[in-house]
Amino acid sequence: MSPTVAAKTAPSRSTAEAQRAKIVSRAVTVFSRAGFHATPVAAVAEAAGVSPAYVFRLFPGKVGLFVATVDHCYARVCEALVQGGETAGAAGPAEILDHMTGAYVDLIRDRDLIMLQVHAQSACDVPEVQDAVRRGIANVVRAVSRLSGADAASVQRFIAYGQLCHLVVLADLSGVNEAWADTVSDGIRHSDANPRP
Amino acid sequence: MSPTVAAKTAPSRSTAEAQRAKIVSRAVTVFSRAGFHATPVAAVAEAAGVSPAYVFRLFPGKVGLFVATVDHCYARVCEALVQGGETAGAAGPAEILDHMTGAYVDLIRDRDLIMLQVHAQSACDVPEVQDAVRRGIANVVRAVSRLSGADAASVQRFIAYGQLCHLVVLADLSGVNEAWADTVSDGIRHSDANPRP
DNA sequence: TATGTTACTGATTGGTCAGTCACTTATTTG
DNA sequence: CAAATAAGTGACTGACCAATCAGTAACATA
Repeated sequence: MSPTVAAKTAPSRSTAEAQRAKIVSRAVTVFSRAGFHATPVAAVAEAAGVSPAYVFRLFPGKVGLFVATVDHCYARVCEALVQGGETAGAAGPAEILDHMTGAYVDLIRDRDLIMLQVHAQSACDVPEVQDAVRRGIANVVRAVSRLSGADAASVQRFIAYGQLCHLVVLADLSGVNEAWADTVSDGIRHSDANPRP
Repeated sequence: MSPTVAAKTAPSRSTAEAQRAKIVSRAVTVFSRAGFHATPVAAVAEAAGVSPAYVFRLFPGKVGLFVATVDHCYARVCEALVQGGETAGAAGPAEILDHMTGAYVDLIRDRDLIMLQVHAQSACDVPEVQDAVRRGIANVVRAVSRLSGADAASVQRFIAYGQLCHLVVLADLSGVNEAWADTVSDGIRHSDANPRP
């Protein structure tokens, strides 16, 4: 099962599963730049250090690759939220939600996960992508609801606040020094400790 | 004004301007389906009843067309919000904001304006599009702030709620009959009185 | 009637990209 | 070793699409 413990030989050659994981991981970053339709599969392949042909061998078409990427993205988001919620200890729903909100804002430091979610929503005209978005949101809502114990209205506000973060990041409002931009992005620190390669 | 009755009409509005307006109006619908990158200019041209070549003559490239479309979209959104705010009469900020929220939710009936905003955000890697989004949000925030007189935090919540509407529409959550979907889309009635052509 | 201007299009071009296929190379197994 | 299986790629193709250009048709003005 695990290639690391192959009874005797360390895998000098990577397994397909490991490559799939690496490609998906890189794909988060690559797709997050320009989204599904504007990103060629070749760009993902290059970032992962494999040939475009091999990406098509490992994934069922570009849509399949993107769906796997979106799934991975939401999984990482859920993970971050759960961790954030745990730092609240045994507190009330409001406090736990606050901690989760803080954890989500921290995610902005690495813009990729945020931007990819918007690109995924924008590509919802592709049925498989819509399914992936629904899956992802469902997991987030369920995790947040269960771990915080907050009521539906509070969870809805939490999600809305997350969507607001998306706008702030995509339009890069932290780079706008005007009153309206402050109104929109207040409390959403860009941290700006973001390496700009 | 109208080309049918030439008469003399000194500053007779050029037909090109009228065509531009018609194209932009149709473009809102066409671009709202699959977004900027996945929509060929020819699709917009066909919807407007002109040749693709003429669209390129009237607009400075595909990006220019899309920017004009996004501007038009935000203008219509602003208009709807102002009208919604006016129905509140001389009420307090909270009531005016509520009326505006209602007006925005009503916009969902015609999914185009909502979806186009998400597509525009997703295309923010194109600088001109990012500018258009910033312009649009700025106008919305300023209009809402001024007409409602609400404090910044309330306006921010209003914007966040709008972003939540985008998610509900794009992922078509009103078509999902599960608890998490109710949590997210509570209060955001799809009306479902939406003609499906 | 001649001349200019504006609206509008067909045909084309150069480029990009999703997806395929034949092929090479490495590893495992009998 | 031989056969089978898995990893991985270069080269190609067919389709699509943004943008251009050379031109036509209608109308205006003198």
